[in-house]
Amino acid sequence: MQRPDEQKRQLIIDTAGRLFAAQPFHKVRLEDVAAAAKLGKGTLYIYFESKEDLYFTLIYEGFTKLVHQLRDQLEADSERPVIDQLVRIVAALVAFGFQNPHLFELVRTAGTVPGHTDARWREKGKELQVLIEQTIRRGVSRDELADAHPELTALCIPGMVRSVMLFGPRDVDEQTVTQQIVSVLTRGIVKDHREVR
Amino acid sequence: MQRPDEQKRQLIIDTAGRLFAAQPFHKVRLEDVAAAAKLGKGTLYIYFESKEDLYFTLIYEGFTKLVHQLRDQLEADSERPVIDQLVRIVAALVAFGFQNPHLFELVRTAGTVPGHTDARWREKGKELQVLIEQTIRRGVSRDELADAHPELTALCIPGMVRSVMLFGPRDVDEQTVTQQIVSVLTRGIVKDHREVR
Amino acid sequence: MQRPDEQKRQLIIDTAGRLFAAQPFHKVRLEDVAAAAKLGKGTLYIYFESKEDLYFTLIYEGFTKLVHQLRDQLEADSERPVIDQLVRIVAALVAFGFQNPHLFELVRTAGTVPGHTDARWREKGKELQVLIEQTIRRGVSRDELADAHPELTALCIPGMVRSVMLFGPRDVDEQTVTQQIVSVLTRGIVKDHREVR
Amino acid sequence: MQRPDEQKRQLIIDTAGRLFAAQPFHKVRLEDVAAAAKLGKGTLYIYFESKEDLYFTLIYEGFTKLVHQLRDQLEADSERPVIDQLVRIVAALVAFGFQNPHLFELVRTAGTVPGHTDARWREKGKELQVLIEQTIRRGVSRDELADAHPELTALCIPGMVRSVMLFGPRDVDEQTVTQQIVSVLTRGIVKDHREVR
DNA sequence: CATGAATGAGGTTTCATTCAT
DNA sequence: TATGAATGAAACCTCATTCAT
Repeated sequence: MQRPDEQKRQLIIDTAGRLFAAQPFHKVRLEDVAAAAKLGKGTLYIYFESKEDLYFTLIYEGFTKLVHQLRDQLEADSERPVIDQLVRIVAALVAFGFQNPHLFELVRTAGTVPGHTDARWREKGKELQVLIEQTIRRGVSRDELADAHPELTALCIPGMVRSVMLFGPRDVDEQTVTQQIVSVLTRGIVKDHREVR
Repeated sequence: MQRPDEQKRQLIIDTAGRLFAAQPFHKVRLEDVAAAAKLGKGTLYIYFESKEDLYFTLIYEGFTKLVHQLRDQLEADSERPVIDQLVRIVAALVAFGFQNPHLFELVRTAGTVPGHTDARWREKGKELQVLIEQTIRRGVSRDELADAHPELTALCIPGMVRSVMLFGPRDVDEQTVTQQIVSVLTRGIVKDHREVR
Repeated sequence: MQRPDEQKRQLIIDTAGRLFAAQPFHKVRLEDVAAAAKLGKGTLYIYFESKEDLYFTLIYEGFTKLVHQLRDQLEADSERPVIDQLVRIVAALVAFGFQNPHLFELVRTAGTVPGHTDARWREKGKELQVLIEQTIRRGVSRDELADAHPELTALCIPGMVRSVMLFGPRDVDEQTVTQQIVSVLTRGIVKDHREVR
Repeated sequence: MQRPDEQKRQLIIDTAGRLFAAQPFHKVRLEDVAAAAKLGKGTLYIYFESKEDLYFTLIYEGFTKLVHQLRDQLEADSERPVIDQLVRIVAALVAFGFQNPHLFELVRTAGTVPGHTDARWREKGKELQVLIEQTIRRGVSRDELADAHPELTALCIPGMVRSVMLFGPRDVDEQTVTQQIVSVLTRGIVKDHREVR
């Protein structure tokens, strides 16, 4: 209760995350965030410069965590077949979505944040994309994958996860989602590939 | 639909669409919309009940147009191979994205709309999903496709389109995007399918 | 009640002037100004950019009026003895003080006003000073006055008026004040001038 | 007067004086005062009851010092010609202004101070006025001066000093200012006094 | 005594909405 | 129908003050 407290910072971020996910930005009142965190309104401003800064940080740090998790896993699996790595990626994205259901809501809602001006956060998104893209390229060079546009596929993957997380049935389980996306991603949905043009 | 001046109504919707796509909801001031449309602020209230109503209508009508386009095409193609229909779907989604770049930004930004309360527009989203899902199921029953969870795949498709549209390189062309997504969707990216578990 | 109204602008300025004179800047709430002018809070922001803008404008326009009044009178009197012109100056300053008792309170309270940034308003003060200074110099060149530092005397005159206005007895009349200041200014208070070193 | 640490108290007063002179009351944050004095915010509250108390004390003590200085000098000079005493007064005021450039800014900026309610400090201002007034009256009764309204002249003198201090050229020296004001005060600026009505 | 994190009342400002013209 | 001046509720944010350490 005396030194600026990392724990309190997290408390604010988590609380805000919950509220921002439930309502759009402009409907969330900082007063409510403070109340939900059982803190004074002013306290928020000790840890964050503004409502937008809080919002931005929230998303940014969530994203950073995701990218880190992913990178760690990929490094651990670097020797295994690329397909296994793809499974890992999808599984990680899905797991992250299940653990941080808010973040998928928030991502891309953002807008211009004066201070850190968008840049840093787009950058983080790029990192994720590149991570996936490189994995695919590695697969291609190892002759395990065939992909004419890995940079586009790299975008498709989180897109699929996001859609399913946000709009999918409430009761799907993590495994089903992962398997289905991996399935589409790896072999597609056409039954007999000779028929594909 | 028979408003005093249908043309003016469209002008407002288009103008608002541009502004809402460029900035998050709470940063767009009705005053700016009015100015950009060269209308008086009050005029907006002749055509729309409130800011949220304008916003909602904007997305809703955009979505409706998309679903209509799609439905028409699918009906026309109903006799052709399902794979062709999938191509159509993806192409239509991508084309729509290129024509209404705003709408993909907007979808899901919304949140609770007091008046007509989300319902109508979620409903429209559902329609799209169902349209795709049924196409897939038809493919499965015709033995052209194999898909354990068509309802999830139906979500994945717009998800892929959205991601590529929003985050993809500025200069990709419509055809490349369509082909790539179709490619992933149909055959996946694994080279030798015998290796897939 | 429909076009931005010069009359309403004046109403706001006058009302604000009354309140700002009665209390220091930070104790005057815009809400009170609005209420006193029987206007909505927001209306103030149609006519002024901010509280400080209102405050600044208030002083600036008051000062401008003073300088104009003075300039006009001096031009009309340009042929008369300079001493008469000095009387005019003092009389005008005193009259202004009696008519706008607030302004003397306000002048110099200001501070940095972001928009018009002080500059314009210091400039106006300078104009007043120069006006007086030139009158004195004219008197010197006509051999009517003797003054080693007209630029300092030019500052002394408003200084005297201000002090008397602000701290003098509540019941002094305009004429007495004017005469006394003119008297000090012209002949000083030493009885027998041969005794002055 | 016997505070825990008289030195620290002075440090606060001096620091605050600097800041309050540079900006209007409401723009000076106690946080800044504390930082500038290299003290904790809380410490200020050990020595002063409130922001207004600090502000008030600042002006009050400054003024008290001035009045004391003046009174001492006048007592020492009581036998000398009144004109010399006037010179002393002006010189003391000017010297004070050069030493405490802030205070002239502050005087009259104040406003209502809830606690000790203005009274004590207006009182101090009155003391100064009376001190000067009595000197003039003494001069009149000794037949050295002629002044119809010593109480007004007593106000004029600090008024002149203030104006010149605040608005005069940055590079005037103490002596020039003193001489000029004394000059105006004693013999006025009219060259040939027979022309004065 | 000294500190600075915490607080929350209260101020400025914004902006959706109204309504007289 | 069209307008945009007027409104005032409501939100963000500040900062004097408190108090646990």
